[in-house]
Amino acid sequence: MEAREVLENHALKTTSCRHEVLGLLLSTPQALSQSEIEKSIDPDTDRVTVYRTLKTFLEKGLIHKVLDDSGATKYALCIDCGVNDHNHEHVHFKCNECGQTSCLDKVSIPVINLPPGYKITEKNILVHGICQNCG
Amino acid sequence: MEAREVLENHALKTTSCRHEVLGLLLSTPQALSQSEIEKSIDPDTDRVTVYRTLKTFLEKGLIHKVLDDSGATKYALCIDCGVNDHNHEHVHFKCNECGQTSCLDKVSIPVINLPPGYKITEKNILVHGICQNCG
DNA sequence: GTTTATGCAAATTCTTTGCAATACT
DNA sequence: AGTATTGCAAAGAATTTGCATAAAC
Repeated sequence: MEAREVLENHALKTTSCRHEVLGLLLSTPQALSQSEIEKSIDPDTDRVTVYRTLKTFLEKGLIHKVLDDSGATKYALCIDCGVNDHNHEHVHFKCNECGQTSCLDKVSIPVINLPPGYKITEKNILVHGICQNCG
Repeated sequence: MEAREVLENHALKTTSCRHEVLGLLLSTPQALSQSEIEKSIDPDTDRVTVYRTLKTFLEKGLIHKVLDDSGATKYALCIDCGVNDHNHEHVHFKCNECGQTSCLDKVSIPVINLPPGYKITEKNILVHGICQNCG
């Protein structure tokens, strides 16, 4: 999938910042923080524009937030999400060695039984450990 | 359990800020953000001191971070944690209505099967939905 | 009496906002 | 051409650091 194509599908104008950020996320298997993104794109790009780009992508459902144990926010592509049909219920894995966070789309989300009176709308699972590369 | 007692157990001097913050966490069933903590203690307390207090509590294992969907960090007491024996593997629940985050200590952590090559050291589960009070 | 924590000031860093200029379709 | 996005400047928060004073044990 090309960045330009994804942008068109979401009715977003193709600008260089959007193209670069989206292209980066498309080609990176891990979730990236804003600062990591900034380091990997044209250094002349305004930091504010990156903020707004990520915000737009979140709103339009192109990407989702991935939480880090430290509280840092990273971003990753929504793979299976339609515009109004979000599905972020996959497991996120953070490696203690290399620090990289990835979405394990193929790992099924377990059933969680809460006490009576609770209603679940979303489950967010972050697993820590050692990844395949570092193990 | 008294705040003073907990501080002594962890070899921490009893200062008013520590006493207040810890007392607040002891008496609150929900996880609290730094700003929520600041609003509930003596308003003369320096914000920097609260930062340092929370940092110390984290390092000494009195409290742990609880992540929010939005990426905000909250703090909650470590119930079952020894100094070198941490156990944060409980489910965290955030209510979409009241916004409160609580630790569901009694909900068992499900087994998660990762692909070969991954080693798990910790599981962090955040569930969103409607809590008992709001449901 | 020593050691440690606090309070203040200030430096950094992060994030948001307003507005004119620019780029996109 | 018309609308949306960018870049810049600057405001506003959040967080960290250094150091002298004050408090705890």
